[in-house]
Amino acid sequence: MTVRTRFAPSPTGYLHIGGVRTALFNWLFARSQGGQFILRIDDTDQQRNVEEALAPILHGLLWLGIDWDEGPDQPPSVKHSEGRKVGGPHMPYYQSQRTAKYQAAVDRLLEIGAAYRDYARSEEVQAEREAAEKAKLPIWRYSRAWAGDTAEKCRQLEAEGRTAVVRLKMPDSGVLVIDDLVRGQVEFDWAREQDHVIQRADGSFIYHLANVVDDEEFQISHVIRAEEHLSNTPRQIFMLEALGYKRPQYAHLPFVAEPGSHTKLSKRKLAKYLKQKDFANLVNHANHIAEALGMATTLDAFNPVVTDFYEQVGYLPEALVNYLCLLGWSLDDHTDHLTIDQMIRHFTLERVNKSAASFDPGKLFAFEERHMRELPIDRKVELALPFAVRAGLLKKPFSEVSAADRRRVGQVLAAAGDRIRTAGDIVDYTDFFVTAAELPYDEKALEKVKKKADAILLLAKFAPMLESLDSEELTAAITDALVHQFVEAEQCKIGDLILALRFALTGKGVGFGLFEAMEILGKTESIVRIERLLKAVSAE
RNA sequence: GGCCCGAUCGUCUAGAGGCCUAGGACACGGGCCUUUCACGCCCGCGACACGGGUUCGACUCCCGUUCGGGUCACCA
Repeated sequence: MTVRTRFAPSPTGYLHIGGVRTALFNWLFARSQGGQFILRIDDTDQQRNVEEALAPILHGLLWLGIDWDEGPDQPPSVKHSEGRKVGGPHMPYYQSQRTAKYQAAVDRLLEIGAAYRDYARSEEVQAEREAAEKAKLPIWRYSRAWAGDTAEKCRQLEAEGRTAVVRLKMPDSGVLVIDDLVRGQVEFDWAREQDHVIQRADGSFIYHLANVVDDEEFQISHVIRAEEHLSNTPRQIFMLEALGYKRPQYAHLPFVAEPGSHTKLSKRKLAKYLKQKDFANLVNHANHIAEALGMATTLDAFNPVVTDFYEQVGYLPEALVNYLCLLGWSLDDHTDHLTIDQMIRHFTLERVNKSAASFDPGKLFAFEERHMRELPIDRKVELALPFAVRAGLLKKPFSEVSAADRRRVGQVLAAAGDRIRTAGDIVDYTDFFVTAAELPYDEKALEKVKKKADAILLLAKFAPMLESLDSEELTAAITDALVHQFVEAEQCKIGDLILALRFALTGKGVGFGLFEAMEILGKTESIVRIERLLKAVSAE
């Protein structure tokens, strides 16, 4: 049997972290089994602008490397996709365009007596429900009092100005056993299931009906979805069996929970999450970068529960995927770093956890740091360059970036090393892209340097020594030797000289290796910067 | 409230009856390295929700309790 899985997003305008995890598990399972992963758009209840609301979702999936074998075309906005046509043998993949199939299924259900037309007004059903609740009835079911069982009754009810919905005629006894691949055997009493509506009075279809028809049509072998659908499964199985479809294998995933709780993660509760340190740190870091890029950082538009957030700050998609993959699944007792290939090779539904897992932004960040650390410098440059351009470091548009710019960014990235945790972190190194006159001084660091009068003195003595060097190019080895030689001759503390030098050259009190900084700036620029500081200090 | 599901360090998890005085990772605390910061390395802190069974033996199996969650729409 060919494994076919699917992810069925609703066009909401954004890709939720929990949704990605579901998509990822579907994708990993399909890939691990040599099967297909299908993307279907659940827009049965959508008003307009489906394309617009869908674009960020498709974009996010592709950014993460979750591609689909069948489904909607890829949006042109995504890098490398160039609007690739996808399609597939079961087109269209939008539920709003598949209504004829749903109508046929409803008609069939009606015909075989598995469903009926119901003319009740929602208030009437609601009243029955409330009465039953008041009476504390253990099991309540709609009386079917307004069911149109005969053509004559239908006519009569219609004459009253009523319109019909189609309801499922659920069995009133027996037990349904579902063999869930992650939860094991789960049982439901048919008698407790309601006569759910499957077609609305306006003729549109309810998700469950569409879902069942499409899963059959698309030959979905494994329905891997979030846990909240478990309770919906009986009605779906009822329909699918009435229709004579083959039951797919089910795997209900635990949902992704809020940090520190087992409640489902929600985009709207960001303000609450922000009270936690890890979460606040993650957002502060991102905000800092966004600010340098001139982006709006409102909670709604820039939200870490949505994948878009991570892309905008320059996270590595593989880091996010690695983290999400381990949220509810594990390979063994020690593997935490996996490449996509390894995930595909080892993923199994058997090892999916049963309980909800909290989203931990601190841990996600740790994965990001680790993946970034292991990235070759060339790739880092490619990733950081757009950020450098957008933050104005290079003072030119992307199309005019030269080999020299690229080299400079590469040098800074190499020197910064582990300090670059997301591609956006390049914005912290403006000091290597401005002239000496423009170099901003960190206030606190400046105060500290001023207090060290002898350090300033050392700086004044060091400048001529630097000047006397033959070559303009300063390698870290040369400056290292020079500084040590100077310290020896002056009998001073190396820390004092380095503190003053770092400040003069970068305007900061902390940063990466001083010798690397000098190498990037070169002899002339270094001297100009030292002189600027000396002048600034003596002017006071 | 009914039904369904879940429960190991703060968090993600390993654990399919003896390998467990419960292992790994993130976070946290301390130390080492070091020109600052970061990385790295070492050490530490820290959990089987509770109560009954079953068994020679239970984190593992069963029952109950508690707690947490999901679901009960003409939403998906």
